[in-house]
Amino acid sequence: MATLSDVAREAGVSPTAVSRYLNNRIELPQITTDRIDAAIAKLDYRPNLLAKRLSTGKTEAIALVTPEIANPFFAELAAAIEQEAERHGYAVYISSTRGSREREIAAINRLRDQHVDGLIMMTNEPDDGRLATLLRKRSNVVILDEDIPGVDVPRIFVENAQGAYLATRHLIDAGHRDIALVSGPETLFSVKERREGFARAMAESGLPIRPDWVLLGAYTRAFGHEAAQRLLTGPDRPSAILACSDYIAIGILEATRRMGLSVPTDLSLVGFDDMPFAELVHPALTSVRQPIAEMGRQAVEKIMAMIAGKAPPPSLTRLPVELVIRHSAAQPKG
Amino acid sequence: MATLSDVAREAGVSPTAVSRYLNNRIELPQITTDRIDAAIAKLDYRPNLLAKRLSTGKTEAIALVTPEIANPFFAELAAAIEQEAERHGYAVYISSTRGSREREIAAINRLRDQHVDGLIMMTNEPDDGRLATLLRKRSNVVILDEDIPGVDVPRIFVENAQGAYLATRHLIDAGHRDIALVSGPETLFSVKERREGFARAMAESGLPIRPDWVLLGAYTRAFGHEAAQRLLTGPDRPSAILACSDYIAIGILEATRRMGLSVPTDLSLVGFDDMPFAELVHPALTSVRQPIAEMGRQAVEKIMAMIAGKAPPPSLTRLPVELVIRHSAAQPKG
DNA sequence: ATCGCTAAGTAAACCGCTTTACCAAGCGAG
DNA sequence: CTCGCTTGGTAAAGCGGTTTACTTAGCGAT
Repeated sequence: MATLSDVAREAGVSPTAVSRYLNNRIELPQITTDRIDAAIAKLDYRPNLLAKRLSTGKTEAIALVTPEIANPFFAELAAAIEQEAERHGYAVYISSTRGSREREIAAINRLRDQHVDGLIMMTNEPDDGRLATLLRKRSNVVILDEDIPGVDVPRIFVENAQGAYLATRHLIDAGHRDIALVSGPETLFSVKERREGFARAMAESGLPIRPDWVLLGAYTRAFGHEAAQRLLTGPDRPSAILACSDYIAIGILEATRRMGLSVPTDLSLVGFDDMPFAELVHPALTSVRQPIAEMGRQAVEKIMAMIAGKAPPPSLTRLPVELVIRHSAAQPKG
Repeated sequence: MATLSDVAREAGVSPTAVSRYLNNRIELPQITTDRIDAAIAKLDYRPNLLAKRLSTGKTEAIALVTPEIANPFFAELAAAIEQEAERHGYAVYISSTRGSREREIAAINRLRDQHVDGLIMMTNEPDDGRLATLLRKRSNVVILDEDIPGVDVPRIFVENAQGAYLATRHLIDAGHRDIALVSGPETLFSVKERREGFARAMAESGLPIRPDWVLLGAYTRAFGHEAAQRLLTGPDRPSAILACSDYIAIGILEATRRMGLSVPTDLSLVGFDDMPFAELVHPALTSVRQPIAEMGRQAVEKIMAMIAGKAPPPSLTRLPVELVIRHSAAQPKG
């Protein structure tokens, strides 16, 4: 492979001149640039990025730490981030931590050694402080989707409370009064926020919230299944459930099917996230859609601004959500 | 950050000694290694990978080119690859090409400049020769899932024909004789193979294949929808369809719903890929499962062997598939 | 007493690019 | 005529490792 020096020799100038020319750090007369261009073309010169990186300390790569790349939500987010980063000429290192704190920590440490220029951090487990400590030492970090408290960096979240509010209102407007909430781990940021939105909608309509109808556990299908069993056995049961994740909603759907109940006739159900499968299940799931592509876009934009040195004030961006109405919610029976 | 020289000075030895010690290229008495270890600990030394890479020309990173990371099939594959690569201490650069040949080419070229040590290539469009030409120039390449003819590298595919055969047999065994095939683009490798498996099963049972019941188009929901409309209007229609992708199957499912037909009562349906949503739709989709994790594992294993210099003979690995029986196929009516 | 060998290192070049100085020629102004 | 500025460059020192080729001390054998 031809090097910068080869090009310089061929063009009859110094390597410095070629380097500076290629990086727009010098103005040269056209006669010289023509010679350099010709040399580059002739030798099929490609800059050695490895050398460039060592020399500049920049890698033109960002890292993405995600809980689970096989989860369609995070996969779509990763796709959006990859796409936006590519536009800026940046490569993306993706680490899938599979929900393990150890792997999250290992990933962040590895990324330090890889000298990536920025880090987009996602987690779905409440932090015990270890992530925060680690992230505080790194620069050019953006926290996405779920909070990690105690780190002074830009964050990008969706309007969790508003989403839950819209979903709950949708149920109330359909005539429901006995509404249960099934959500993720209690200490998780998004869980708290969605719960608040739920509470606000209920309060606004003067509806009571029954503590035994608020089930917090995990954003998983299994928990949805379990929660449905707990909520729907016995005569005294809700006529509608707000599931704060489509995975939970699917679990509930399965359980109802097994129990011989029909959605939405016997039970109305609204999910959250609008996963790709939400419209594929039967009945198609009414769900709160998050602007995934926009989240990815803004995360990359923030990172790029930080890399460029325009450190944005540690900001909090809220992206709007939208209720996608399908067929899993209807009027209550009777 | 402390450098190798800092460590050497602190330990009272030369940088060479430290470098060789850390890379196991020298045997030193314990008294010396203790001093070096102490210096490393004291200075919290971490090797600068950028420098190491320039020096050695190796990056300890592999690249993954995938058609669409937001597609659960490829996302799962990416997750498996990432996991296995991490075990070997390798990072993974993921490029999502969104089905564009231009982006595939750009990704491969970018990766050359990134000096990645290996490349796992996936595509879902038949190659016009451009990919092959480009890939022939690169080393340590593995082709995964879908063929790119004319490149002399290890390939890893699943038993496409066997999968289609199993699925078709399943339908025949249930009593079907009027079976249609809906699949992807005609020239695609997997499409050909699955078609062969279908043909073999039909021939074995002495069943004719009606050319107008073999619809080749795209592995997409839209094409499934379109194909169902073509196949199911009019009185003379198949009692079962083999859809060579779950996306196609979903499209067919939608179309039948819209047409007032019921699966599996009026139409039996078998999909291919066993996507995560296959068991979520109603009726749950009988589908051919591919060993995604194993595909990823083997791809990384092959790459690692090539990087280590044990160039394996350009080989063809076939991984077995499995029919997952759910509820979308039953006996024909009447 | 010396030869040869091993153990325990080291000096210096190199990977390919960037960047900080620095310089020389030409030219217009005073 | 010469001072200072602009234009068009250059030499050389990094960046932080790896690697090749070499050295030196010590020791056992002859």
